[in-house]
Amino acid sequence: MPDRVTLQDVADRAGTSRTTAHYVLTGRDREMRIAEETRRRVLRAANELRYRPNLMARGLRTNVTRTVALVTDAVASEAYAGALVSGALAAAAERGYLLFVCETGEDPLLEEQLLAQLLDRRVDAYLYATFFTRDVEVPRALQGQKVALLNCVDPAGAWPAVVPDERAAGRSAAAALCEAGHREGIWIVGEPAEKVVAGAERMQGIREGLSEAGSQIAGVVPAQWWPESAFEQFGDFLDGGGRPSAVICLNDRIALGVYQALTARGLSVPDDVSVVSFDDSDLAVWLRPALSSIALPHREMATEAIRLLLDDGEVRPGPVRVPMPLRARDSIAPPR
Amino acid sequence: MPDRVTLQDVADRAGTSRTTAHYVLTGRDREMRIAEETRRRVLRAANELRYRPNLMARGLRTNVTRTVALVTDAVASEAYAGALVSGALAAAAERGYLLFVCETGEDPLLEEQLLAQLLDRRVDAYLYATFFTRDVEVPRALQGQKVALLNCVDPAGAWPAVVPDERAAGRSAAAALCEAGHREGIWIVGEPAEKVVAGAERMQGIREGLSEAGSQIAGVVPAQWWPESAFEQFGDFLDGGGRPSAVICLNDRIALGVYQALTARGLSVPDDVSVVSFDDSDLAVWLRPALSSIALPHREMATEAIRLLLDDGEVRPGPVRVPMPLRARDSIAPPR
DNA sequence: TTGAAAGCGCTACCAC
DNA sequence: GTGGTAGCGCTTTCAA
Repeated sequence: MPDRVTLQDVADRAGTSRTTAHYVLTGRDREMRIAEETRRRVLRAANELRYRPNLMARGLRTNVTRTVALVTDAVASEAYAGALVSGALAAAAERGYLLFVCETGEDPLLEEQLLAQLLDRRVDAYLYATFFTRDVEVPRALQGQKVALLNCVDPAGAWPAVVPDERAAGRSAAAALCEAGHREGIWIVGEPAEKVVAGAERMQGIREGLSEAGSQIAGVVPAQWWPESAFEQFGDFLDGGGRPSAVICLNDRIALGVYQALTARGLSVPDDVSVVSFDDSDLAVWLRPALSSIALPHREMATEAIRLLLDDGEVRPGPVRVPMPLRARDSIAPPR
Repeated sequence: MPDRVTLQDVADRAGTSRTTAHYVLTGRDREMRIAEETRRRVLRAANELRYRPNLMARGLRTNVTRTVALVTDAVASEAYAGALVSGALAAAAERGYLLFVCETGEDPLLEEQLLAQLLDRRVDAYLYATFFTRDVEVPRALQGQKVALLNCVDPAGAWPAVVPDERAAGRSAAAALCEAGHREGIWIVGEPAEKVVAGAERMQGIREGLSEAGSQIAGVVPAQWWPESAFEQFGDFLDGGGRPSAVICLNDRIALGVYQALTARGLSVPDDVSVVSFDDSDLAVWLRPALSSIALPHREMATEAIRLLLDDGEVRPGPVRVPMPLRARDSIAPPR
């Protein structure tokens, strides 16, 4: 058996022409009304020779490669991004597509080079993704290509996009606290300005949710979105006499800092203060007590984006908002 | 300007033959002694037309695609794997290669399908990776391909492989404690049997390191490699009167559980007990006090594997062991 | 129902 | 130094 088996080899062995072999091997024998007997011979020959089509030759001819590119600013900076990649991988594989992954590090020059490489390989479609939800400008090289934005949007709304529904998530956080009976002393920890989109939308949702329940924010303890900053700022707040009934942390890492500050002062979650947070990272289940958190649905977002890209059906520009489910755990209790 | 510019278009515009254009565009004009003036014309024409070679056509001809596949069992399960992907991405991009990423979920059938897809696309080289360091059997489909194992080894040692040097890491952990003055009461937390390779090799290195310093393990507190298990097992150990001088946690998540158990009992790190750990995940810097941990060098491993695969130079089968650096932070102090 | 033939865009050999 | 030409393996049109 030769190293590289061509369609011609299969045809020869089946005693037929390349055309005939081609039609049966691409499953279009019905429409060509190929004799059943011929069909069998071709199939058997292909099998015996372990024929595999050369997708480069096919691609050169048809200009389709059955490949998708995931172009992202960062794939590894923090825990969650993996689910974005993994979801895209799985959804693409299901459809018989392979995924090129690229990381631009927000370097425009590198991005340009990477896109050129992708274009040169005639990639069929592009997932343009960001690690943090934010506005992006779609690179000019991608004009005219099939593109879906993942975890980002273009301000003009000209491209299809998939983002988490942060505002609804904010309402969920508020609702989780209100359902447990909290109305007073609900504090936010985190710097809403920092992660522009996520922070602002989460805040807006929280305000709306609280207001619907006849409540409102007691105040904001500003902190960077990191454990240490939250530990210090929230610690200062406690030391200054702050006694919240419940705390909404703008993400899980902030919640870790809040836990640490509370523990250091002999205060208990959820007996002294209830805590709810966003992201549902690994941390949430590791904390004691386990943290109720509203999940960033990275896997679902990636699946949806691949669906927009590869399944036919009309694709409207503008963002699709994917729900962020509350993972209720042990950090919320009625106010004392 | 037509949508798809071919080499012929460039040649036409430069008023030369396709061959000539080809040689100057592939940088082999020197060896062909092309006139400087001709060279310029070709380059200018290519620029003006924004010529980009069709890599599928080239690949069909030369049978090289300048693509690499990263085939892994899981890309997203936990925090670290991102660095594996990111490192491979960067190292491949540096060399002008693009990376296909595949996730098999340890499903042999899926793996077979994915490999077939990759083979059909004439991928140049394969990185066969696992999330946890372990033994693997290289799939038959990969026989005859250019392969490097990443974070795994084949028992026969027939393939080049890159793994972390866990044994040396164990010695580093022991050394870190001994240098701080610890000799007695050094306990291990973690179930050595669990993560077969990492656990066993870390333990072996620890024993060696301790023994060289004239010390030895006081005992092992068995625990699953998760915070909750460590919290409970180590908590029971403390409640049973255990008073370690220092603790070596078999990974950072165990260290988190140990911190929690210590804190719950009013014991302090590092004043009451010193802690050192493995993996250096994000957790390590988030903990209070920041955890000294021995890093899994995922990025370096990926870089090294790509180097083995793509840079020429003889590649010997068998594993390359990449050093695991100690990230010294605040969790180690002299014994009290 | 099957076969011959053209051609996708590129590389590389060979003759001039 | 330059240009013609064959052919990589496949798809697809057209004729038989």
